[in-house]
Amino acid sequence: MAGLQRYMAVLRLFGEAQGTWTVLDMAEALGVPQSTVYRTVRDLLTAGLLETSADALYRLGPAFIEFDRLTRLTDPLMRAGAGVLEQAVAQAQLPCVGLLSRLYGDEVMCIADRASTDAHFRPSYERGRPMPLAQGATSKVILARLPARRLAKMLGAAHAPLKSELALIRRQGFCVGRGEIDRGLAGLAAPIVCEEAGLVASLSLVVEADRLDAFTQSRLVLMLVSAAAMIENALGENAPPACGLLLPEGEAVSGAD
Amino acid sequence: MAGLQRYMAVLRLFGEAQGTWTVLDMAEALGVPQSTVYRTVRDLLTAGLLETSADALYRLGPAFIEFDRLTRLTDPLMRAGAGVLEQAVAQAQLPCVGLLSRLYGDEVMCIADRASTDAHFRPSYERGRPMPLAQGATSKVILARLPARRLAKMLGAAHAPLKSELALIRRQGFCVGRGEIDRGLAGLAAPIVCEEAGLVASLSLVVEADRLDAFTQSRLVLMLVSAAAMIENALGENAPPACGLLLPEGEAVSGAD
DNA sequence: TTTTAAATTCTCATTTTTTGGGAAAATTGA
DNA sequence: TCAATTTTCCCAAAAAATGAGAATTTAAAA
Repeated sequence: MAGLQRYMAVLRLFGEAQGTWTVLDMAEALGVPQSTVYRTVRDLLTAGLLETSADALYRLGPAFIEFDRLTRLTDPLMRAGAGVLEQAVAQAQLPCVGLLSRLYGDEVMCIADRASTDAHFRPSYERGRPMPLAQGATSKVILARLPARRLAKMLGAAHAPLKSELALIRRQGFCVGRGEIDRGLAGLAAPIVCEEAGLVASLSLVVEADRLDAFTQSRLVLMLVSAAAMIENALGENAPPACGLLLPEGEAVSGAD
Repeated sequence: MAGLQRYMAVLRLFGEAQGTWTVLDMAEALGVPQSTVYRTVRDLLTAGLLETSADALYRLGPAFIEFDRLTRLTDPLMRAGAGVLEQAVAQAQLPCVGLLSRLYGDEVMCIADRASTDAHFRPSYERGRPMPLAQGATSKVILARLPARRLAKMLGAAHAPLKSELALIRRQGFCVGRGEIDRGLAGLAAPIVCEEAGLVASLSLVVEADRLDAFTQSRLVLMLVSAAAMIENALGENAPPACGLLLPEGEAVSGAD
């Protein structure tokens, strides 16, 4: 192993399952001699990507927090969508968590989440957590807008059974799922697509399933679809959105009923 | 340049001043041939540390968001301090922003911030933004608890004039500053030190300066000092704090008046 | 579509790093 | 203080990065 891979292989060890590692354990896990790992770790330390913990343990370093902030300031989806996300949560008028998510390799990752003050639950989707492609409204609504070729490559065998469902979602322009990810919760999602930025993402709302009657559902879907359209516009203009009101006149709300 | 440095040099170009770069500009800025930069960028792309933007531009990638989340889950200061931070902001009973900050190389970085719902201002300190060492209560309270040797090395010539001020802060056990960072705002900070974790940090509160009368100041300082002590305890036990109440009986609040 | 320019990858001999095994040094704990 | 652990250092062989330009791909314009 060489170059960046060597460093990433070490960093990827530090996950939810195990947040701190000794050099010995890293060497064993990677099948690489200790002296090599020591050198690699030393480089990562000076870069701030790792830092020393107690007892010869190491953990992820503060450089990630610094770069994460720059990401927040830089990412066009975040810039275009943060304000709309906040408004969407406010206008939902019920306990909910709003999410802004996007493709990340072969998974979907939430890049911004916002809970209403009265939301006493937390969905599995949260900022920075990669999630499976084929489950939940948040992900499916993204899949449904992906070029067929790319989709086939990503899903492989799992593609066939989803095909007709995704076609429907694409035609509808939104997706609602109940308990697909978290039992007792429901997700509502609308796609955000920006050709020129090569970006396929989604705006979604997670609510308690038993609060989601037919009327509420159609109200929220309408709002989401129009909010997503606002983000798309803002992305096109490459500037933060005006977004005074969330349901402006004459939006093209394709199939949102 | 070789190894990690080569990659970090590229990543460090992406800052607040310029969030997107072409390969040509990177090559020029680094004084390295294009073909080399292309290779480096390609590696960073596959790692998710960079991603392509429109028009042959590149920007920081989503891997940072992913690792940032792991940091949130892993970092002992964050784990021990997040709950207390939230409570401190709630108990302040006035518009404020609470901060949890720590040393990061030769700077101080906020690693968690929390604004009260009625706070309509934002301090310069924010999660992930490195700040100067020698300005503001948040930083000074950290400096004051640093070993003299380390301090001298970090500050160099700037050390002498600060010396007596830092000695006072150390004796007091807290620090209050007005308008040192942001005009019209005031910062109150208490140190968090954990020898065994080799950690020097601070818990601070930013409020509007004109709301900070003598009585409010001493109330907030008392609360902060005691909250910081709770975090220290939690760090020692290496577990999330119990923290039912914020001003428990019999805390050793050295010099907090 | 064809043309043109720009962006990106590729090639390859040379130079520079990395590698890994073990010794040495530094640090830590008892 | 001593012993165990952690970390750095050393060095020759092996592997990888470098850079200049050519070749290819992609995107935009005519």
